[in-house]
Amino acid sequence: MAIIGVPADWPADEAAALAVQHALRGRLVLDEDGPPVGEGHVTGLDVAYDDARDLVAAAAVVLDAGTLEVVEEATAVGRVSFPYVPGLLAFREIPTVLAALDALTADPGLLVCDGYGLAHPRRFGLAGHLGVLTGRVSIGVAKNPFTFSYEQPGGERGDFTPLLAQGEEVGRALRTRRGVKPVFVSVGHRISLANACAHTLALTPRYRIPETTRRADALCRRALAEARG
DNA sequence: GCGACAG
DNA sequence: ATCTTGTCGC
Repeated sequence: MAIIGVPADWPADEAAALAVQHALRGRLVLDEDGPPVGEGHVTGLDVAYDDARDLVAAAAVVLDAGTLEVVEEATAVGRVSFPYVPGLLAFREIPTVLAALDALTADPGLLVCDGYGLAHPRRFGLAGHLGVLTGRVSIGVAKNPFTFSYEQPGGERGDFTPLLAQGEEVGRALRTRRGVKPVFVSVGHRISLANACAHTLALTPRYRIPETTRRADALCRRALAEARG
């Protein structure tokens, strides 16, 4: 598989990335409800790295939203486009993720990202960024609370508490499995927080992490291993 | 100034 | 994210 390069116009440093983030942030749509749960497609996106070899592999896995069966898979391998900087994760993942999305023939439907959307220092995390660039509905489901604060939600699946940034609800700590650490859901683009959580619950009938992310995680690791040779 | 900090 | 074996438990 061909290795895609870093886009010519990609931000070269933090200052440039912050400027792009600021410009794109204005295109975020936060007043839509998003698609109903269980209909159409849901697409999981994830990335794996080999910094030593300057490689990044991305996977996009399209699932039937009703049955959670795999409809289509696609991968892309690229060059690392940015170092990991908290708050600028999108610049590290997006070029390769977009290439994987472009390789799909099926309608991706709702994009489920491994990270944050609105829950971000400047309210524009990976999910929002990807949503704006593609025009698609997106949500972010992260495994860690980043810098935000939250109270421990109740122990039952579906229980949640607000994820707070200076008192503002930027997402939710959502319990997807009883007695297991919650996941951290935030809105990406064109969807409400309540609906983002409803989708997350529909994607976690068995494990803490959404089926979309689990599948994409396994696939991008495989793609990276193949790229290594 | 120092530490924390999605993946 | 990644470096990494076995192991306890359902």
